[in-house]
Amino acid sequence: MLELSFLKTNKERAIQGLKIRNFSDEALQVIDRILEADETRRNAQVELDNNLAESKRFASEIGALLKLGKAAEVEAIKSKVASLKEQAKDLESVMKVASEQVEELLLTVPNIPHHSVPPGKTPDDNEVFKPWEKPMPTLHSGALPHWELAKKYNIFDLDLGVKLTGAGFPVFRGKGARLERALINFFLDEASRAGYEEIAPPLMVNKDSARATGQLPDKEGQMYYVERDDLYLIPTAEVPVTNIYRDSIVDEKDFPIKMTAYTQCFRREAGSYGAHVRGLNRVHQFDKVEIVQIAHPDSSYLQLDGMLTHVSSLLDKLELPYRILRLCGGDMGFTSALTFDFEVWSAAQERWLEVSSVSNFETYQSNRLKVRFKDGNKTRLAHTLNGSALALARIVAALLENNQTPEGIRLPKVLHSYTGWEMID
RNA sequence: GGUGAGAUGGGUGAGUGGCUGAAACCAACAGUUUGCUAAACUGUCGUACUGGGAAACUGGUACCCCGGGUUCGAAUCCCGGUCUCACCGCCA
Repeated sequence: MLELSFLKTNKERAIQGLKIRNFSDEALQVIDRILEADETRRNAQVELDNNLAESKRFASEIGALLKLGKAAEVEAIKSKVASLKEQAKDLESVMKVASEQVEELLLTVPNIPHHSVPPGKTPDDNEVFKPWEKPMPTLHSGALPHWELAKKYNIFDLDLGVKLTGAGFPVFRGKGARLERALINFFLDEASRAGYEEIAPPLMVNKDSARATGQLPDKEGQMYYVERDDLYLIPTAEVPVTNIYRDSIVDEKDFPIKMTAYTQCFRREAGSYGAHVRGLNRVHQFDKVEIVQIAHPDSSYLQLDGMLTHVSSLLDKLELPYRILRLCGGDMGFTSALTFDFEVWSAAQERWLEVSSVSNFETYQSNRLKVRFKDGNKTRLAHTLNGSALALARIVAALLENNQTPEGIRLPKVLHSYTGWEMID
């Protein structure tokens, strides 16, 4: 959620930013409506505060009079208070309606893009920030997509998942399961080495947490919900990990706070099936190692660079061809100010697969989370950032496809000590 | 799941209707003293919204787990909920 104070003082910048997100002139009117509702709220609050202050004065006057035994004078004051209370009730409801309206409207406004975000409407308009400049892998004839390789080498089984659970729940087995575990350990080790504290969070969260990181209300349909206990299965570790610092004022000396977590992620992903989502390309349950940072506003973009470097180094070590995209205004997530996507080349499918999305949310998330720090005697919102490092399913898909040979699948050197073997055959 | 106790500021903990946004102590921060550290002393020391002010600062309101209620007045009384602790039951 945007800071109201930002809209008040930087209305022009907000409008320019929303234009990058392809807001029409009509849609932009939401800004004025927010400011109007806020003014109504403030006026009501000032009046209400004065009203309450007066009631309080009368109340203590009554106390003093009773002590002096002047009960007769009390009754007159009581009736004054009663009429104040009547007015207060009205003011309270005006204020409540207005502040709900502000909140409601504010929730419909996405984050203001960073000035480097390119204009554009679709993924085709994304900027290739760092292309892949080395040669692409070439496959032998008869190379297979990963879902065929999975069958051939018994790596994972989606049909079995259907039997146990339903579509989109892969069952990894044998060397596939081991590869999964190897990647998790590799990613966590690398993140620890880069200074991220390892967290093992709950896989279910309550409404407060889901709201604070922005999954509620707009992405409710994406999450699995356990009605009986009023809990949501996490769609990403970002939710529990970022919420660790919800409602807190952190010491400026602790910036940047860097955390990493491996979790399974659960996504309902309603309504998208077809050729592009075969195999592991899109599943309801997948493994992911996430990196999260809470940073000082002055250095959050420096930290974002650091996260890009970290993710790049993972892909370098895995010897996978990848490129980095700077997302355009139309493709960027609702809550993000700047997002870089990492895409890995999937040689058999001959397409780029998104394996990581690294974003700076600036204060958009922390405004909900209330993660703050002291800047002199002012309390300010911190910046939050996160990124995948990395999402496993698609990495597995690319590793399988790109490294297949007639003899079997050769894994990159860096994984050998984690798997205990070099080939899937 | 059952029974009992409890929830107050960063921590411990006082407070059972007005003088309490909240004692005291500890921690933290700033200063004085000291050759340095420590000790001692002095001061500061919650959050949100909001009025005034360029700012330093200052006025108001709300918040003592959450939501209702009683009352002129609630941290304090009443109702509902959540959570924590202890014991029992069950259990990886």
